[in-house]
Amino acid sequence: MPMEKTFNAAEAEPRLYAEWERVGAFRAGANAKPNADPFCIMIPPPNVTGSLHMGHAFNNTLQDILVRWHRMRGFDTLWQPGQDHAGIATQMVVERELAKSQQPGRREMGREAFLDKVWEWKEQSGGTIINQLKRLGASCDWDRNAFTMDAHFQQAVIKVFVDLYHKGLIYRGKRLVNWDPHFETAISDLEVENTEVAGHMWHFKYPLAGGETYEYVERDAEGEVTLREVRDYISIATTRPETMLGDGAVAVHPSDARYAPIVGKLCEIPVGPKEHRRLIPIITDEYPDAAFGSGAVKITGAHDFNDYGVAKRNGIPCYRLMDTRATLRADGAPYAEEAAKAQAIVEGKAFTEAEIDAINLVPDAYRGLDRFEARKAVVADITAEGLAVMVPVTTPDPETGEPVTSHVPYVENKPIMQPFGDRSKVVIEPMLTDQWFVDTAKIVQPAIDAVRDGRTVILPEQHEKVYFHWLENIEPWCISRQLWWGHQIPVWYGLDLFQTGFADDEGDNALDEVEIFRLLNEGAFNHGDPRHHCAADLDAVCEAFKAYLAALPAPLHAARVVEVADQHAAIEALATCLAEYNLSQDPTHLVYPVWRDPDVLDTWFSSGLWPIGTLGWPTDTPELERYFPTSTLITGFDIIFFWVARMMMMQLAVVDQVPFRTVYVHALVRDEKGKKMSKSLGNVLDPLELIDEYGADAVRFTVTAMAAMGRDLKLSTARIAGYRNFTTKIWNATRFAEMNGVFIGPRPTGIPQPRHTVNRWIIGETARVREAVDEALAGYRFNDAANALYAFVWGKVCDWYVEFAKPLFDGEDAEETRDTMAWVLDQCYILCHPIMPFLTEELWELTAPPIGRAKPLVHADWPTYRASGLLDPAADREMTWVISLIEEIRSARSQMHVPVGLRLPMVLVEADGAARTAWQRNESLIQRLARIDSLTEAAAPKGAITIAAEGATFALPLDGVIDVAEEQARLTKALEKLEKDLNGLRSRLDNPKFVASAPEEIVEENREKLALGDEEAGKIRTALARLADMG
RNA sequence: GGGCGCGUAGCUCAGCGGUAGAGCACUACGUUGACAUCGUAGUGGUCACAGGUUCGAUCCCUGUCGCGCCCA
Repeated sequence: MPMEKTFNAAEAEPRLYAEWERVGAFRAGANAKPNADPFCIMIPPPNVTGSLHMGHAFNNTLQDILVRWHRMRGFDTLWQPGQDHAGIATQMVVERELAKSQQPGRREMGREAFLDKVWEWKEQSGGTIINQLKRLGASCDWDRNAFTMDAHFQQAVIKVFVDLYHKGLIYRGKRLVNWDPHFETAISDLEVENTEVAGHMWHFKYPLAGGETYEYVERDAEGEVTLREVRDYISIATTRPETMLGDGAVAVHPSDARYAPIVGKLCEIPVGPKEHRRLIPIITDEYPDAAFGSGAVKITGAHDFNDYGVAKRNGIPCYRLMDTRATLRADGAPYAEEAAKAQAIVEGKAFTEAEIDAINLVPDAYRGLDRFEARKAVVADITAEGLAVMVPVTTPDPETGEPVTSHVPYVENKPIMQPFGDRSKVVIEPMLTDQWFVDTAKIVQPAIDAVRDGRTVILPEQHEKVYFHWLENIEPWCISRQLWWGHQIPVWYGLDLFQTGFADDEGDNALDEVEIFRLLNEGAFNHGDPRHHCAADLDAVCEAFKAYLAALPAPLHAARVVEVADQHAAIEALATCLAEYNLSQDPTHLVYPVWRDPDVLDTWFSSGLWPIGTLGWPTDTPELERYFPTSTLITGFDIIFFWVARMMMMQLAVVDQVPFRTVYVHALVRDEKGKKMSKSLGNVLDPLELIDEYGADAVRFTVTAMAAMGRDLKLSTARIAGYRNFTTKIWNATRFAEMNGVFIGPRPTGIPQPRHTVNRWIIGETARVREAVDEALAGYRFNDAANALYAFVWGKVCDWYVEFAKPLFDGEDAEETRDTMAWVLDQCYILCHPIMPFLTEELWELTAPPIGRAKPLVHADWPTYRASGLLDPAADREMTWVISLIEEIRSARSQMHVPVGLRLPMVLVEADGAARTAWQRNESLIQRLARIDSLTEAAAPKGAITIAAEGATFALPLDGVIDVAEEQARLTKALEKLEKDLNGLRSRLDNPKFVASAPEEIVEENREKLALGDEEAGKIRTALARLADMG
């Protein structure tokens, strides 16, 4: 049955993929040669909520190319797939689903029920991206598909946390973190997008305490006084007036002479009830920029990263103003009491961090306000009180038109950088909270060293700089998230009974009523910070707590450790059992309640363990042994920090080995105008739609051909359509071969050894492209591989070889030509397969010899032949001559407007031996392709077009047809161009310095070019002279 | 402000010491034994600008001007 006219991708792709899966073609080690070297790629795990976008399509195409290429070459290959549980994103998706279906929300249903819902959702929808990757043709070992929340993976993550904790590399602390008020969780600074937005800078007066005054002097650059006045205030500029409520100080630069007189004094925060105005000190610090604003900066340590630094350096308290939703706090005592506590601190009273955090300095009137509402209120109140800095503004009177000067609050409109959550899109609030951190400074060095000394190579090289820069300035990594979906932190807390001064007064190993009463009624144990222990599970943690309990007075020392929900439940449980004990005096019911840290780990903490975790660590599995460290990681530059750097740090910290040998960082896929694809811009190309329309192979080939290292892809459907045409081209070349009986009958094994130049030539060209492809892929120059194949298949095989073969099928070389063509097409399928797996596999099967193929193409042996072995220089030279002669004739004919269909006689004017041989051996194909019907040897006839070939001159007699002027113009133009080149060559060769200093082969090459050019120029001049005679 | 990168044909981009290439687009012609998702031929470039190094610079160095991205 003859082949269809085009490849039906939509029909073939699912069928072929299913067959690959059926035979286990992608399994780890499939098609491996004995004792093969391993080759392993870890997929960058897509979010379980994810669906395939162009970035994935690009990223996974490149991975698949490397994997298929290695598998065909007989490596022991593993492409490890999997998904990431994506804490925030998944929780968001499921919460949205619940809301949509009118189900109770997360908080209503509680943690356990909610997590069940998440798992339910995961089972239903979590496989989306897997199927989409299959449509792309990704040859992952799906039997090994991993998930960061798999039981095994969870164990690995928890083990790493516990290990790092016990090594002192993880700690808990109250730190300023990026707080997402929408999700009510901390996020890492990498999850914050800083965007410039229109903002305002307000200027307010902070009155000096006790009405004190000073002389404020401003000078210009020359030191001349420009302003001198007596002030009773210090002027402060701020973009966030609502944070004034939490100010702990005003800071000026130590060198700022303007404020030197008042450093060390107190000033008043000009907001809040007048009778309870707080006083804060004026301090010096290097942070304020004297040239910016007024030069004086208010310090709100709990709500600004720079201020936090100043506060820490100077012992300034950090007052938290907001709750988890970034509304102004409504907890605590009335403002008057709280302000008094803060005042006591200024006056030197010692407070603990927890006590400071408990102070709510939000004036009663502002409590519960949204932060942006609070800002308005603060500004309005200060302005009303006359403490805004005023500036004169002159405007024309609306009636008289006379200029009128009035004073208005000084508010600058200026762009400010504002942090937004990359998922929630709400303004991120720096917030002082208790979080867990990885002490990255302690584990960063091995990750830096590994890249410095080349154990891991990052390509393209420029990304190494980015990597080093980030690691060398590493910040502690906040790994706790106030979410439910994820790996819950393996830390349990228990009440610290000692801290309260609890004791067995009589030392009688029994709690008497007085002692229990103290615990219960004074609730003393409620005040201290809880104790905590870290361990893989509750049993292990109980052991740790038992050591603590042992030191407690009897009978509490033997209390049973039980797990409760939280601190509140713990207090209640302890109270209950003590009360019961008081009645029963039965110590066996005494319990020591502990509760687990409710937070989960940053998703990147778990994906940081992806390489070892998916291979079975901590169990010493054969896979871990075999495939780790992995070979290559292919990823986008946007997650070098998020993921690559963290995998490097964590693998080195946990197993002391680099996770991969090479990191290939690819660029971004943009739209055809170079814009980032985004839903809001509506310029997103959906890879699945593109696959539907053009086929997966076309999409894959397109992104591969555009994958120049370090350069973004500007993708357009026109480009994809172009490469879809390329798939059709291969298809039709095969169809041609099929129609000419190429695939009928037995085929010789091995590389054909034909006699005819054409066949010998194409084999040499095939060897060339095989080397080019291997070299390109080895260097991660995917675009070079794709372009080499495109040029070979279309430009060599289809444009020339197929055309040359046509006459040969009728002659004595028909059989070897069929054999050669079958072999050449096989090589096309094999070499193109990593990039275009579907089309090539289909053709591989369609063109199978009668006895069938030994293996499917996905496992076909990748060739190793070399140009040095297969290329016949004589054939190569000859075919180059033939091709350029045909092109010359075609070009001349076309320019002379010779009708395409007209067959012309040709005259051989002169020729050397090589040219004569070349002609004789290829006469039929030249005649056919150049539309020549005969060749006679004669002097150049009058009125003929001249064709100059290497070593020969031909003429096409066109008496009467040719336009002399046009032919003159054609030849003159050719001569001019040639002369320009020749002049360049001559002047270079005439330069003694060139001959002396340029490499020998370059000089020789130039001489040859000059000689050849001179010969051709001579022929053209002769032809022009003849034309002149005619005129 | 700091860092990284990019300015090459109308467009998208390769090339990165030996005097410029591809694809698309465009123009003309064309159904020749596979392919109109095609064929043949052609038009089109001071390789951003200015200096420098070199026998020779699109390529290396310095500066200028534009444009991106990342980090403050």
